[in-house]
Amino acid sequence: MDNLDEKGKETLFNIFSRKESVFFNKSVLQSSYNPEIVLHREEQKKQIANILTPTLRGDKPSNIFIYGKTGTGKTLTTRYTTQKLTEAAERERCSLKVVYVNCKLKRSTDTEYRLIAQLARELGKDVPSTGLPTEEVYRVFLKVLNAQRMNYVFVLDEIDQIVSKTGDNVLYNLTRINEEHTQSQISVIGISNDIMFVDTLDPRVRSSLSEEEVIFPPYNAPQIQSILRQRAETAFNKDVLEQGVIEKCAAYAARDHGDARRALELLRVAGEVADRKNSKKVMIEHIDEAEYKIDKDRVIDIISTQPKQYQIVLYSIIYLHPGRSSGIFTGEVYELYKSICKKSNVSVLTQRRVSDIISEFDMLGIVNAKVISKGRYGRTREISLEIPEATLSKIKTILEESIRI
DNA sequence: GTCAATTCACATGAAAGAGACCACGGTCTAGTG
DNA sequence: CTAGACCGTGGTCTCTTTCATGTGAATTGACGA
Repeated sequence: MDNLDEKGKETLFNIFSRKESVFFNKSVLQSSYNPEIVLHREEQKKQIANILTPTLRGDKPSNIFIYGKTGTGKTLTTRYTTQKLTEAAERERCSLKVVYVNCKLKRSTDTEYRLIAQLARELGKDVPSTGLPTEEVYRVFLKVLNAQRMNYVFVLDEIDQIVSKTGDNVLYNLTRINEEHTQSQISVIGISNDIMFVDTLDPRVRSSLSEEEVIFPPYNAPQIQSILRQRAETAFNKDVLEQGVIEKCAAYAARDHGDARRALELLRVAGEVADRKNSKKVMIEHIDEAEYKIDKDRVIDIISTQPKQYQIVLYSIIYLHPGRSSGIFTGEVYELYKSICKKSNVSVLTQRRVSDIISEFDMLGIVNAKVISKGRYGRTREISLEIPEATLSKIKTILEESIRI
């Protein structure tokens, strides 16, 4: 996907693809990149640092709850601050360990069992990914915790994912470990992009989890601009960005809730587009193309990795779609879905399930499904496609290929 | 014409089953000394 | 005697099905003006 040009290491591939690239170091624009400096988050950095300083004296810091929309730098800032904290701890010779877990990554840590197993693993104790009673995993985890006296800080990114799937049991247990085991002390930093999330928690969990709260407001357009500039400096070669490119990227991102990640992605893809067109500069019109491409790639990616049942449901919707002004109803989709299943020899799911599948597509933003009441004629979902016309035919062929046989 | 009752076609929730996956402990087997 | 193969048990997890309950407005039909 990315032939990062490491200086002096020119594979055959690089020689071909490298000629006239606008990029100098593309990885800077990747979302996994950790910049040296985190811009525009001074306030939050200070807050978090202040809350965490007690650890350096060996005391237990308050639990922190962090929230803000996607791409507002929550993860980055937290990582940055905790990194500095561990460095400081090393200097001061106090025992502190920060463990970072993303609760959503690759579905590997989105249940109670898996989260605890993952935490135990991070602490150096290997735990099977399945097969043990949950209690056993807790036991192992506690044992590791108590192996040596230490202060632990657990950073749980996208914490709302776990709770929405499995309830707040884990958090309750985690926050209570301190009471039972005095050997080591733990504190939790929860990161969420759903602000309403705290309200859904059990009051006991809520009060102990959000002893302190840090809010990350969206970036505004000028802020995004300076972030882009900072990264663009190392990411691109000199003077390849046309006047206004950064401004436009920032404007796009600011339009939907100041998501810096999006802005960076947009800039990166725009660069790729420029490369592909053998353009020496990244022009403004490349951004439009990049935006379209990002959208299209996302949709195609989601759809082609979907299980067959889902694909048939979606195909039914697409099939019914043309020439509809009024939207499509669940019943129609289900009838068509049933007949397609029978024809291609796939087992037929119940309407209940198909209903859920449709609402999953809704959440993915592929269709728009609104529950409406047709009065005497019942209640149903009114479904319409959210896929742009231009992408539609491509998707249709992908689905057709995948469904037949 | 007005108003409450009715009714439809699903939505939405809860519970439970099926099947895949996995670790663990016990038993069996073959190889070794 | 021991290492490794094999098997049954008991656990989690995901995807489904089954059963039950909920729901919002068009329609209906009774009623009064």
